Amino acid sequence: MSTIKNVAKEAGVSISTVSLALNGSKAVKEETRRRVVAAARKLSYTPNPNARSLVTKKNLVIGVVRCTDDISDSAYGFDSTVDTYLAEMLKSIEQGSFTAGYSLMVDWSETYTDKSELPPMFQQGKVDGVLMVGGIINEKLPEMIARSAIPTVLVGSRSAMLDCVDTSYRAAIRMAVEYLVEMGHREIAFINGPDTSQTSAQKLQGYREGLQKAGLPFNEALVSKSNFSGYGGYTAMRGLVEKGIGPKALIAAVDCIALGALRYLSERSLYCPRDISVVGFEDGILAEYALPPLTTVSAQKHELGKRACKMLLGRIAEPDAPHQLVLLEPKLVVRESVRRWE
Amino acid sequence: MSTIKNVAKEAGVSISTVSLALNGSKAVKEETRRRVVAAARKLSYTPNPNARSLVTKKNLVIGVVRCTDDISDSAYGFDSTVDTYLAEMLKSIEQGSFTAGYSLMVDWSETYTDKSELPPMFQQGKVDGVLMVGGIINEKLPEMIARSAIPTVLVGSRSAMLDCVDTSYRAAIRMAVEYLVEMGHREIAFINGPDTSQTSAQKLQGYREGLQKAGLPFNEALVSKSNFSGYGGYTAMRGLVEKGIGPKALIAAVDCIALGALRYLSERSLYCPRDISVVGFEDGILAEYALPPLTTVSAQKHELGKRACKMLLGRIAEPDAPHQLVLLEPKLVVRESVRRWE
DNA sequence: GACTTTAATTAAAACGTTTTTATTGCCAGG
DNA sequence: CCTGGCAATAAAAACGTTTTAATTAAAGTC
Repeated sequence: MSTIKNVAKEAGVSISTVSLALNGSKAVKEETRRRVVAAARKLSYTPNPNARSLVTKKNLVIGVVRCTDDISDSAYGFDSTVDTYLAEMLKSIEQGSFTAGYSLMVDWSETYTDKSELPPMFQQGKVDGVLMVGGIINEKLPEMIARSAIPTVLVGSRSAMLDCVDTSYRAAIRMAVEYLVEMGHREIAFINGPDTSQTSAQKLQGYREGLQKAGLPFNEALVSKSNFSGYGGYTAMRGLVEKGIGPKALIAAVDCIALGALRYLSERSLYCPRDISVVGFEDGILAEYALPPLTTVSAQKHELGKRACKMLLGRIAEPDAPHQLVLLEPKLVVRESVRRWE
Repeated sequence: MSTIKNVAKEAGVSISTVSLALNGSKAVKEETRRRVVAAARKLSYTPNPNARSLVTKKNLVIGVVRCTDDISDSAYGFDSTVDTYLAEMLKSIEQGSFTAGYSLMVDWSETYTDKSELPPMFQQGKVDGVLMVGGIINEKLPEMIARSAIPTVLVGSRSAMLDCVDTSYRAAIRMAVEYLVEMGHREIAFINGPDTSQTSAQKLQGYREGLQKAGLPFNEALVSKSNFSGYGGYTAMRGLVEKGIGPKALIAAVDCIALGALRYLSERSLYCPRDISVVGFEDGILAEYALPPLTTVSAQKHELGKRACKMLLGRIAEPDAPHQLVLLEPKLVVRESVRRWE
């Protein structure tokens, strides 16, 4: 690896001049800059990022850490918590950070199950800020993060102590209800997420609001809950039909739950959309590839990632600005899993 | 941020002693070590990774860069190249690197479309090695990588100049044929990937071998090709039936192609497995959540990631060892998309 | 008791940058 | 012919570690 010293020698100037020239200081004569650039290119010189960071105190790296509500790994096969959530968001995050000159460091492992500590990302000092994506499990986490003074934005969950970008879960489920009502449905079941998730209460509220707005009664028996997996949806649906409920319309807190429910129904020879209409939430790859393609409310992951990135960059630049909460309006994506009901 | 100097003062020793103590040198007395550790903890000291890396010349970071064969982003909705491939592998990669004390830096962006240069990851000097996952598009890339002298392993493609970990595509498709034959099928269509992918030729060979072994003729008309997307599978299938081919069994080069094909068939009221049996390849989330659950040959992504990680760590430790190619045996995962044919 | 070993600690150099301050040479103004 | 001022460059300090070499203190050895 060639260093700045080599370049200096090659160009016949001092190392300070090299640094100045390469970093675009206008104090260096145009002609010497050209010489320096030529020398640098000839030696294929890249500044050592560690040395640079050491003095500038900037890493030009942002961290992404994933936290999920439940980490089910029991081998049902159909039980694997679908982590396309982060995967799909990552691209837009990366886009944003890349164009700002930042690299991405990711911690997807959830290996830091020791909840009393901050995730390693916060401690290693390798990143200038972190994007925390997913449901916050640990109550005390936001406070710990805030105290750590590391610029952080929460994506997909909320806390008053930090910057947050999130979708409105309430609006999402309300929209699902409205759509089904509009399509003529009057009996709408709802499989919610687990109580442990921040989102579930909001979704339930959205469900109620939707019903209310349509003048429909809230029927406790129509709502069930599940963890965020296909298997969860499968058993929840089973629970529903075993209770004697055979709804013609279903809303699922998340796409994979919807798919699990459909799986159970298909085993009883009930098919979508012939026998049941379903709308999910999230709009990931699963909804797109499902058969029938799943009508769902989009969590706007792409936008979420984009905004989060921008927000984090903003906070890094201005560490003391007041915290913000950005709530994205979800969007209905009509595909083929809902049919008009007469 | 507290530095080693602060710790030294707090513990009443020199900074060298602090460093030695914290890094477990046996030259320091047990009692002083305890004092140092206590001081470090009190000040919640974490060594500055940049300073450290500057002298040790180790970043303790490995990079993951994703390269895909085609980057179709036209908005068919069903066309988005499904990148669960990396997503699913990433977890095991991370597991491996984390336990070895390495962090992960990822470049998923494919923003470096300038093929004449190495991806930024190689140039920035922030990583100790890189995992290159996916199909290599650029012929000259392996050579450039080799010349860069940055420890690298190719995951999911092959080159004689580098370490590689891959699945045997040939064996995979052969297994698919064998399984279908075993289930009584004699007319087996095959939708292959695009010619631009290294894998396609191997898969085709596997297909031929399977047929041959079963004493079945190779019928050109039964094979089609597609890019790696649902939409690709959809149109390929359409092409097949428009040619008058109505196969009872289908092998797809990749799961999302299979799903696309099924989508087309369902539009013609042909259902799986009633009217057609299909087996895919890859075994990702899509296969698991499909309806019916897709019988597929697993690319062993988890194992792939694990081995790749281990291999890279090995190469970092021993840069001059001879290159290796590890070929993983794929595994048939029987679900519900194939039925016995009489 | 002088001398060598050994154990524990410290001093100092090095890593490769950026950045602030100092130096040089040159030119204009008086 | 000096003197300020300016433009361009260079010197030097600083960033926070690790690591090698040097120092000191204690303990053996004969």
